[in-house]
Amino acid sequence: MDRRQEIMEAAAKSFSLFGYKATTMDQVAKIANVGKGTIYTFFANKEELFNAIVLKMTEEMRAESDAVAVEGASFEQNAHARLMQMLKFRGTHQLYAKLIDEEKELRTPAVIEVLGQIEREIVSYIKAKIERAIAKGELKPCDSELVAFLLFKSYLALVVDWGKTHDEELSEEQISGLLSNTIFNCLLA
Amino acid sequence: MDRRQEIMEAAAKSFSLFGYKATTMDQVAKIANVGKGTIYTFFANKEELFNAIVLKMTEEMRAESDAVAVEGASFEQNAHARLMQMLKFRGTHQLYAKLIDEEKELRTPAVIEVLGQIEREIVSYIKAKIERAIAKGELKPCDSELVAFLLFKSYLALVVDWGKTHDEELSEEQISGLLSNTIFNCLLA
DNA sequence: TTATTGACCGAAATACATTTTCGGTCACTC
DNA sequence: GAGTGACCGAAAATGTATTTCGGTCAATAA
Repeated sequence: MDRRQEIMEAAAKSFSLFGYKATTMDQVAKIANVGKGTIYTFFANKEELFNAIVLKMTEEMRAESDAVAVEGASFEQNAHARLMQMLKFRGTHQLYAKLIDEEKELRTPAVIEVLGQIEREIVSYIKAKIERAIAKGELKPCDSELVAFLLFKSYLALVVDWGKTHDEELSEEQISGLLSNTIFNCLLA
Repeated sequence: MDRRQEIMEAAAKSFSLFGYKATTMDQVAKIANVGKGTIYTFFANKEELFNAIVLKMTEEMRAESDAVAVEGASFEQNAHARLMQMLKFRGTHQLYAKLIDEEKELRTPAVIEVLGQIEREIVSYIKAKIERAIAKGELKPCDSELVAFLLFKSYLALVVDWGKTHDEELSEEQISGLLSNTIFNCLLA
């Protein structure tokens, strides 16, 4: 069987279960049933192995985000569905959740770096969607970078931060209702 | 001279210079030229002394925020001026800046608690302003708590977070322009 | 020859023991 | 009776011994 594949699976399992710092290369080798040295024939070091696993995860996330978008639906509907999907993924996906926890608790630099990278990619992804919608004449022209940033941060605040200062989480209806009435409505052409 | 006053000033100076954790009661006593025991005749413990200093700071912040609001100006103008003022205060005021740094670096529980409290107060302050504007018919009815939260988080993201992922800070014009076209515009009655 | 391995290395983390610091008290002083 | 600072115990800091872990590479197997 493909050595590289086995190592990837072992690493994904270990990172998901124990996080980046608490995962040892010996551990990964043991789960993958390979000698430790073998890992280093495929990945230069622990961090590159980690990046490969995270890259695979972001591809999954993007696929799930694409899956909830409906061909022909409005920008608002698709943007909302996509962002909610990605934020759900954030809390549901074992590895993502573990990394967020590790960032908060341990401050592991490699984890901080990788999570920041993901956020930047999401914003840039939204930005592209906005530009497409402007080109199609669905949205009026605007600073797509700024609007993408604002949209993402708004969703993050409503989905993630709200619960920290309030007893119950916001429902998806509350969120879509609020943003539909405020930001989205004003973006329309 | 007023002992209590001297202690407050000494504590404010020390907290501003060294933060909460690195400020010792001996230090405060020395700066205030009183015996350590004297502090405890006015304040039950270090945390209460700290809370008193922070309360004074928030009163200053509120005063500065009120000072930039113009009687008779639009909700948008005043809300923008107030929020920008408070966020400027956040970075400019020595004690506030020091506490934010301490929260990030040391995670001192008393500091986390106090900064969270301040944010909650700001949101509740904005909420009251929104309700007043609704009562006056300037804004259309909305969930004031939600909108206050969204407004505050948006400003925070644009003023504070933007710089972390981009080379240059946003100008005040960019921020007011963006939010005027999006959130504010949709709130109008 | 080429792919794989695990004993081995040094740096970094951890655990442990010792010392110092610091919030808070209270017997004493003025 | 208001004010003080030596004193207390818990907690933090410091120093040191030990262990852990990422990465290497000579030996081995295929």
